[in-house]
Parts: sequence; structure tokens; C-alpha cells
Amino acid sequence: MQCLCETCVADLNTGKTMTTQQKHVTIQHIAERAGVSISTVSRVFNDSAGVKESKRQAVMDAAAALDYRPNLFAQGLASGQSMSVGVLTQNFGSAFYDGILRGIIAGLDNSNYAPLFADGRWRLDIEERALQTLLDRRVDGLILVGPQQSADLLKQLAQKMPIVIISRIVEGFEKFCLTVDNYDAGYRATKYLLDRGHHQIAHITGVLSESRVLRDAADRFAGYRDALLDVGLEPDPDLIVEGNFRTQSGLLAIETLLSRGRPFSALFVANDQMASGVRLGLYRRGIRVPDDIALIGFDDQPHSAYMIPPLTTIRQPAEEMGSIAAEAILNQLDDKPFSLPTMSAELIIRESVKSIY
Amino acid sequence: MQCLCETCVADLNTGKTMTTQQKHVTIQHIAERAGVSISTVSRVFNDSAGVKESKRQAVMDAAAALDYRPNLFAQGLASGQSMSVGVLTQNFGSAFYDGILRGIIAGLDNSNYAPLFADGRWRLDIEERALQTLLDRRVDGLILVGPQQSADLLKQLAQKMPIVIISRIVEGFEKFCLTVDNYDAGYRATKYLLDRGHHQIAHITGVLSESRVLRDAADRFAGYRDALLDVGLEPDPDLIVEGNFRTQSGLLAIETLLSRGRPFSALFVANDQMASGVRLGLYRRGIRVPDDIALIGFDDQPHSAYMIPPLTTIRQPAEEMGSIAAEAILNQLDDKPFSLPTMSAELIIRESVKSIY
DNA sequence: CGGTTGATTGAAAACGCTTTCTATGGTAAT
DNA sequence: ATTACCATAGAAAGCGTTTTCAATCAACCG
Repeated sequence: MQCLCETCVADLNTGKTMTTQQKHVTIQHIAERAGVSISTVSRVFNDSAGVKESKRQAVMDAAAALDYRPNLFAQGLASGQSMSVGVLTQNFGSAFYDGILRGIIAGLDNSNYAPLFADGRWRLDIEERALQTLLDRRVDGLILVGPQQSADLLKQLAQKMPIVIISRIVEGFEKFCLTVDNYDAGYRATKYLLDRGHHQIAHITGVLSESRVLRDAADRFAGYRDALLDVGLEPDPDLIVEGNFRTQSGLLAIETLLSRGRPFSALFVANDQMASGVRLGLYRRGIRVPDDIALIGFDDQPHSAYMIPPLTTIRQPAEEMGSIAAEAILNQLDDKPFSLPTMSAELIIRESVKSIY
Repeated sequence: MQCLCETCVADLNTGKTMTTQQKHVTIQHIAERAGVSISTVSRVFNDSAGVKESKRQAVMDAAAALDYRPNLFAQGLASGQSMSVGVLTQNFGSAFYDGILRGIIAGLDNSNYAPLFADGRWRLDIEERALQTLLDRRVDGLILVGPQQSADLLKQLAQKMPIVIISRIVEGFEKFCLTVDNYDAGYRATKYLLDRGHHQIAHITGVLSESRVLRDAADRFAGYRDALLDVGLEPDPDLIVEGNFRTQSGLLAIETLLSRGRPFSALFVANDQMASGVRLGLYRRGIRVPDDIALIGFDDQPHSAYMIPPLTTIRQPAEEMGSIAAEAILNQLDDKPFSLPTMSAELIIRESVKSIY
């Protein structure tokens, strides 16, 4: 890979060997070797204008021979584009986010854009910095998953670049939001229990508090409530406990639920993680699932299929959402129309719910 | 935030308003506003040379007033540095990786470097592209978690920039590798079972095949074998099954193990995911844990504490490894000495192992 | 008091690419 | 054969920083 064109030799002589020459082949080197100007080289790579086939080929050959890789910094500086889209999540480690990322990677796969990942770890300050990192890198588009930023900031961002917001609805901004219909999913989960003959159905919710920007917990809860109402059942406050989506809180919640002494035969838990905690709590008390209590979760985490017993749950189409988001960003980038559907979740029937009649 | 210095007004008049002026404040604008040259502004931000306090302050004020953010592309181009370190994992979604990422984020937190994440999804081709993305962005350092690249390539990379490799040992390159002592961990897991009175201990390994660059499975297995040997027990091939680290393979493995008909009272599984599969297999057969079979896993995934029963397992100090890796990179970047210890894993005792005497 | 020295500062040259703007040649039209 | 027009290329001007080089100024030395 030792090039001996003028430029390279000049580099060698000036002692730049170990830096420029060895380290980075530039458009200069290619131009020299192919016997054309750098403008032409640039044109070839961007096919931004007609270049005679012979030169084109020469450039391609030179580039291949020298293993040329454009300097993104230079490109970005000159063109004002970074050819990357920023992806901000809250927790790389969760199955739902992981699925989304997978979808995004796939969706961006044969575009010229590369994803740039950052993670907020559910902490506003970290999220802010992560976002800043992305912005500093001048991403051309942004996919935000469950962002906790203010609606104003989000709208402001949208002014400057294509954006897609997953798992959160920002008022007056629905066009850019991609969500799952949590209400419907909650409704259906509850309905499923009702249909199996259960009438006393408890619910452990996610984080509900007012200030919360993310409405998933509230929507699932509303679905639960309405499903009950629709069959003439009054939701019983004693059968409802607020959790915080974490495993531990499921354990706690089932304790308080049980301690209230109100009987129930089925339990709808707002996510699988908490369901996992619930399951342990039940096990500790010697309460069997599904014989004594039917259990239904939400999310279909990978290990839910391996719970004892395998958990009936609601699956969000994470991967599909990721690729839809990617596609939408790409379209926005191309000034093409796009639309983000409200996704619907799927009931995954396994073994944690038994019918009683 | 409307600036009326010469530069900005000029921008306004030339109609650059909606792009340059609104979009990006440059060092130019600051210089103008603070009444100094751009060189001085640059010096202030990098405190690369003495600048009189009065000017320094003026620059800072101007920067604050205009909400200046340096253009990383320009900085990168000019300085040859990107002030970022690339982090390549195999699967954002796994708890182990997630812990590492958390550690890295924390470790880089008060440095000037920002992490840039990419994920190989356990597929060599994707990993290659992800790495390329990182390289193209001219990261100043690289943290690779369980990379599958050839040793040659890794060494080559190390020539060019600081590097830390987690979870893989590259021969003759140990200085840059940060690993957990899997052999010791495997040994201790087995020893624990032995100490509880178990003599017929089965083992489900991870991916073992020769070509495999990652040795974790083989090391855990070797630890298992030697622990047995050390108490005078001959490892029984009929009690050993090779899995592939995935949940499903745990289920399969326990089936074949059981079908061989050789009795065993305890089972060491090379990771928690497979243990999860095993658990389900056992449940299906009505075999109780820990009463009929003692179970011990590896990794301490978050949900392992909530398995039925809670799983005794080995915890790798993921988060700590992440921050150690970050620190090592930072030190290399500063030309300071660094060293990567071999981490040792911790036995987490829960309820899936019962003593038999 | 002229010349040094050191601390500050500005001018200008990179950095590697994109993108006008111009120039060149050839081809089609008159 | 002229003129007009295209297609193709090169020159050169940025893009927003850093960094080298040179210049200015004041305090300091003998």
C-alpha cells in the first residue's frame, strides 16, 4: 500500500510519513494518482456531475488501491452534513430499546446514513448531555426514544432537523411521534382476562404521577379501567396499586395488594419486569400461577417466555418500530412524505392465565 | 439571543440569517463581539497560551451570551482529534454489556471525551461496519467488548490509537485486555456445589468450538473440570452438553442431558440465559429446583434474582470493568501508565442450590 | 537609555473536502 | 464556416477550527 505519487513522495520527504501519509490517504493523493484534479475526485464520489468514464474509473481504481476513506470531518465541515442520525434511548439494556435499536440499524442499513447512539439512562441530566453529544456531532436527524425533554425543546429541535419521537406523544406534534396504542393494549389484556371468566382483576400500574411526560402507564391503566366498565364492572381501588416499572416494585406491589385482603383471581401488570417481581412474591407466599392467580404482563421481554410458567403478555413491535422510525427519518431527509402509524400491540398467549368458569 | 456585532449583521444582510447566523454561532462571531481575534478566542477555549484576564473574560461572556458551541468537525479537522472514544459491543441489550456501558459512561464523565457507541449484534459483518463507522468518525480511542475481529487487525488498530479490549484475550497483547477470570469463576461455582455435598454435577457449556476467539466458555468449562479433578472426581462426558449461550439452547441442553439417563443432583450452566431455559425444561418435567436438582448460573442478569427460585449465580463486575476500561483509555490518551487487572467474579448465593449430605 | 526578554496578540496557513465559477473542447445549429 | 451551447474539468473560495509565525508592547538588564 505504499503509494509513490508526487504527493505521497513529497509527504515522505517532509517527514510526514508517520502521520499524514501512513495514517490518512486524502483526496489529494487520489487525484495525483489518477491524474485528475481533486474536484473531479470529489465529483466521482458524490456523482454530483458528469465525469468521463475513463477518469471515473481511474479515480475508482486509485481509491481502491490506496484504500481511501473520506475524512468525515472535512466532509461535514464543507457540506454541512454529517451523514449520521442520532439515536437517543433511555436504557440500552432493556429489551424494548434493544429491539428498537436493532430495527433502526436495519432500517438505516442501505442508506448512506450511519446511526449514532447515545443513552440517557432514565436520568434527565445524562439524557441532556447525551443529546448534546449528538447535536455537537451535527447529526442530520434525530430519533428519540422516550425522551424526557420538554415539549418546547423537542419542537425547537424539529425546526432544525428531521426528527422522530418514539414512545411519547408530544401534543400538537403527533406527526412526528411513533407510539404503540397502550390504551388499546391495556384494554385487550383486561378483556382477555374477562373473557376467561375472571371478574376480580387487579392491576399494578407503571409510573402514573401527573408530571410524568410519558403516558404509557396511564394509558394502559385507562384501558384496564374501561374494559372493566364496558362489561359493567366497577374498578375497585383496592385492587389497584401503583408501581414504578421496576422488578422490585412488582414484588412490593403484590405484597401490598395481598395485604389488603381483597380477593382477586387475575392480575394485569403494566410490564413484564414488574410481573417478574410479582411472580416471585407469589412464589414466596405459595400462591400458584395460573391456578390460584392468573398473570398477564406487558412487553414480552425475552425471558418472559421462560418464566415459570411462561408469561402471557403483550408484545410491542419494537424492531418494526425501529425500522419505521429509520424510514421516516430517511424520508424527511429526502423531503419525501412520511407518516408514523400508531402501532398496535399483540397479545402473546402463554401459560400464566387459566380460564375459570 | 440576537447578536448585532458586525459579523452577525453582515450575515443578516447577506441573507445568511436562517442558516449560519441562526443556526451556528462561530468563533468569528465571538471574536467580533469580544473585540479580539479569533486566535485569541481559540486560545481561551483551549487555554493553550496566556491570555490577559480581561480579554479572557470578554471572550467567555460573548460565548455565554451567544450560546456558542464549537463545531466539532472544524475542531477535528484542524486538530486531528475527535475528543471521542468509540465503544463497540456485541449486543446493547444484554445485561453484561449494559453494565459495561454504564461504567464507561461514568468513567468518561468528567473527562473531555465523549463515548460513541456502536453495536455488532454478534455478527461479524455488522461488527465490521460498526467499527468502520467509529473509525470514520476518527475516534481517539477504542473500547471493544468481545470483538470477533482477527488478532492482527486488533493489533494494527492498537498501533494507531489507545485501545482496550474487554472480555477477550488476544495473545501477546494481554496488556490491553480486560477480562474476568472465567476459569477461577467456573472452578468456584463447581466447588460451591461440591461443598454442598453434590458429586454428580452436570455442566452445560457455552460455545466451545475451536475457531472461537472468545474463550469464556472454554475457561468456565476448564474450571469446572479441574474443580472436579481436584477432589478426585472424573468429569463424566455424559454430564456435559455444549450450548450456545442462548436461552433456547438451555432448554434443548437439559432435554438431551435428561435423556441420557445419567443421574445428577446439580447443574452448573455457563450463563444465566441458558439457566433460564434449563429452568423451564425442568419445570415442564416436574423436576423441582433446588430439591431435585441444584442449579447455578453465570452472569447474574437482572432477572436472575427473580427466577423461581432466585438463582445462585456468578456475577461479573460489569460496571466496574467499564469504568476501569474508560480510565485506561484516558490514561493512554494522556500517555500515562495504566494497567488492566484480571477481574474476579463473585458468587451470588440465592436459593437454587440446596445442600445434600 | 538601547537592547533583551517574555508575555500577549493578530495574521495567515493549514486541515480535507464540497461547491461555485471559469475555462476548455467539441458538437449542433445557422 | 461561425456562433451558440453542452459536457467535462480545473482553480479557487470557502467551511470553522487550530497552530505556527511574526509582531507589538512593556518591563528589565547592564
